[in-house]
Amino acid sequence: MIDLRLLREDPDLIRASQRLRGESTELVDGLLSADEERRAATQRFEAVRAEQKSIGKEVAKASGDERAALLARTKELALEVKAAEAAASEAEQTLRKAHLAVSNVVEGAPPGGEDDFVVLREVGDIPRIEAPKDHLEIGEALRAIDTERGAKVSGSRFYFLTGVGALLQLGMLQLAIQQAVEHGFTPSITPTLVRPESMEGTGFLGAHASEIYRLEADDLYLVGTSEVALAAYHSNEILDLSSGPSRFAGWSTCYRREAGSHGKDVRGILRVHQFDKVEMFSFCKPEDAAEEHLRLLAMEEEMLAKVEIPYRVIDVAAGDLGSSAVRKFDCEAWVPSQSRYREVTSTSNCTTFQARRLNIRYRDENGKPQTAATLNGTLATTRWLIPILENHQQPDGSVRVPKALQPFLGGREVLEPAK
RNA sequence: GGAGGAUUCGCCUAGUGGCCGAUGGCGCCGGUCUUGAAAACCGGUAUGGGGAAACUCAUCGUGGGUUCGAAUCCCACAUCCUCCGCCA
Repeated sequence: MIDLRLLREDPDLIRASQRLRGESTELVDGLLSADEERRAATQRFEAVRAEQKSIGKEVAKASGDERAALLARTKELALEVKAAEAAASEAEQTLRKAHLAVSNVVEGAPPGGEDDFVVLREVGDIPRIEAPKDHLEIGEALRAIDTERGAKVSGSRFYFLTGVGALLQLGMLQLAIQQAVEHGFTPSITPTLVRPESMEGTGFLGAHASEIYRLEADDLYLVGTSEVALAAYHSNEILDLSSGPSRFAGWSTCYRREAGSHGKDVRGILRVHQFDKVEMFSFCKPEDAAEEHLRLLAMEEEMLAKVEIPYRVIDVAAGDLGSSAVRKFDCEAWVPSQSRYREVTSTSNCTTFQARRLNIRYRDENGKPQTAATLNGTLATTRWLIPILENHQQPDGSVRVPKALQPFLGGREVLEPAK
């Protein structure tokens, strides 16, 4: 939810942002009038309520005829109060709906849609590989990835990681956690089933509702990322941010329905229903958010360097941002079998948008509670196995293990195909 | 799955229909005293909405209800604790 004060002071700023995103500016006008109506309705309610209270006090003291007269008046008032309260709470709900409909105010993202991203830099050399095998072919030869049995057991877009595949993933995630700890992040293992409020608060029940698994019998949702649990972790709290941002690295399994992506990226483990991820999450003061965003991006690049894969960093265009984000940087790793870059990390600055919904605050210099800013970013996920296997493949079918991962594979420098 | 108990302002706690936004202690902040500190004493210390302000309204786990009036009575739900059962 955006800051209503900002909306009142500078509605054109919000309209401009909506335009940049390719979203409706009418939503802004709807929100403005809902805001006004709510304040008016609240005031009407408060006026009658105040009268009711003060007369109520007189009733307590009065007696005889005077008391009877007062009681008659209060009886009427009780009805008025009830009606005014109902009107106020309805106005409140209307406002909330309108409030939820407006996306966060874009900050620095390039204009345009999905294809209008700006490449900030390309890092690392693209390997020259004759007729590169794709990750599934390599993974099957190594007995590392088994999608056939994944489909047999659970359906399409499921897989088993076995042997060196399992070790690679565990090593990579462990490496991510180690790095996060070195940088002062609190390592966390988070719930993967959350209540509707948590899902709603992080904004995932909006446009992405169909992406999410829901357990109807228990009214719980399976998270698509540990961001959900990490964001909701501090909901309805006032944090102490006086000594800097509060940083977490959450390790969890993630679940996505991938509804509407039938026939897209069906091979291998690029797009799957279940994967593991280490996600960074920061709570900070709004004025520090842009700097924190760059820090998360730097963390991602540090990890990509450790697994020695070439990548580029893109500044995602306004039209392709999630509704919570004011800016988003993706790192895309080179995938030799596709001769193109594919997204492996994404870091978003949500400023106060998410925290306002979740009611996460901090105390400013004057001790006054203010809404905090939240940011998130990927530190490692199952998908990384794709560029790791493909970029480090060798003509004989073996795969070189990046130095940083070798300790997790019993010191092996090369993974050999199974006979 | 069954039975009981609990939920009040950072923590503990008082409060069974109007004088209660709510007692007291701890903690924290400021002051007096002190060379400094501690102790003692004095004062201040929830959040949100509206308002330039005075101020006002809401909030006692959440949502409903009873009542002129609810922290207090009734109902539902959530969470935590204890016991029994079941599973590991």
